[in-house]
Amino acid sequence: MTTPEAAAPLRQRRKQTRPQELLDAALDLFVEKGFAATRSEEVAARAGASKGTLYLYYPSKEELLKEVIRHNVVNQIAEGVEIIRGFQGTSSELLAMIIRLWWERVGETRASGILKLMMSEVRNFPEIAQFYVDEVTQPCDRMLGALVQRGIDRGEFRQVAVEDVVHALIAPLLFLVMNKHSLGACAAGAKLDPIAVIEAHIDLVLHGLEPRTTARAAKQSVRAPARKRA
Amino acid sequence: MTTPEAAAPLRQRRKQTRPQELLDAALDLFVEKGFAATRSEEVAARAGASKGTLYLYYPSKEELLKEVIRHNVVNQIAEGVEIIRGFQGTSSELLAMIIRLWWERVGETRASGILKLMMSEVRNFPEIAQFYVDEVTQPCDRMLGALVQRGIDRGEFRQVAVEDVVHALIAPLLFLVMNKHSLGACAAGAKLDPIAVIEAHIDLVLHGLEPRTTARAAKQSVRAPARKRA
DNA sequence: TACACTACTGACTCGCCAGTCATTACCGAC
DNA sequence: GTCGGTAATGACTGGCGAGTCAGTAGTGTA
Repeated sequence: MTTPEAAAPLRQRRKQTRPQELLDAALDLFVEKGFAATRSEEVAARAGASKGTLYLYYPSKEELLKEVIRHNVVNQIAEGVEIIRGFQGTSSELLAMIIRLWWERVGETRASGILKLMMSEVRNFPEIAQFYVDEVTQPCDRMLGALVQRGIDRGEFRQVAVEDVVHALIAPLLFLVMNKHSLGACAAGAKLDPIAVIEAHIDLVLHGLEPRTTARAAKQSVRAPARKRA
Repeated sequence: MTTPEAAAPLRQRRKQTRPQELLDAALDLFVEKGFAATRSEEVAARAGASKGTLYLYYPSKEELLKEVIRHNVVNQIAEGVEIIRGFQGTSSELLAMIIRLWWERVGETRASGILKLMMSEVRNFPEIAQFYVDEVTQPCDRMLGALVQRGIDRGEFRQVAVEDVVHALIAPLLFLVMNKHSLGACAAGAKLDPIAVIEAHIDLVLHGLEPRTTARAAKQSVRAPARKRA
């Protein structure tokens, strides 16, 4: 109205950047509204494109979803493995570091939405489920399992049921992510302070893994009620 | 074909039981497929009714959802509060009991689906979010907070950041429920052993809350890196 | 400036599904 | 039995949204 400007072109050609822009828009919307409730035209609009353009790059809404997941899942594990392999300090330090790092690199970023997306939609797309388990869940479990085992081997941690403890370790991270993308995003009084919860979790868990200072800790049953009823 | 039987009526009148049957069917399907992806006719069919009947009892799909949630959320807290109030033993025993009890009464039952439903759909229904936070999340947090505080007051637990620890306590339960209703329900190798994880969690957490046996535990900072960076 | 090439657009189609309602089947009362 | 009231039905409608495609506008070349 005031300044005529250099007549911003009504259409923009950017073949190179479109795919990424569309994936980002799709991730945001799928996480926010769910896959079925998101209209493909919305995705296009948020990416600054038209519906036709979206279908130029992805053949269907479902393929778009798959690509969103594939694209955001790659490379999330490898670096963790490297860090563990090269680490010199105590297992407690390593565990705390890994947890904080994950939060910083994944939990706090847009990529965390993938987790909610998986939880919410996966039952409608079984192949995606299997892909995710093979590529993310299980490598992640193995990585943390190795870490806990390292602590046990070095005498820094008690004897515990490694596999199950791993899940108890992961749980609060997932909890925070789910909160961030669900209740915490829309209800008053539901927003958590993630850093505080993470630190409480680390504190609790490191104490929980400490061997008893007295000698009796050496060999002690882990399961409380002999694994029945419970 | 073989036995003519007493001609099972093609229509059944059961005004009394319909609402519950419809709610159950709706809960199952909403949890399995998501709200938007579930057709109202499916809900009716699973409840052994026709679509018209569904709309006789619930004015819209969205109202059905709200009723599903309301109906399954009632009375889930009150009994917990009573148990805590009347309990005589140690706080460790109480905490372990509450966790196991919750799993038995909620985690293992169909009602656990409400959790997934909330996580997945809540951002599209903000009033439901607020209702849930007020009626479930916060009472639950307060209840567990009181329990942890009891332990601290009685010298059974260390000084910890009560609110944050509460979330770390809840997380594995939510984790298990989400697993049960998402990856665990459809991908090979993703199914967890809930009882084992719960026992590992309890074990870890009770050790983690134990006061140090030496005197130095008395007053000690809880947050690891003075709450910056992290 | 003119041309050719291609990325982009949005009006259109067509199937699907939430919600309606005229009709039908059940059942208790008499 | 039969009659009246009501629970249940499912064909139907209207609107919405995934996916298409004929046309348009930006871009590089000569």
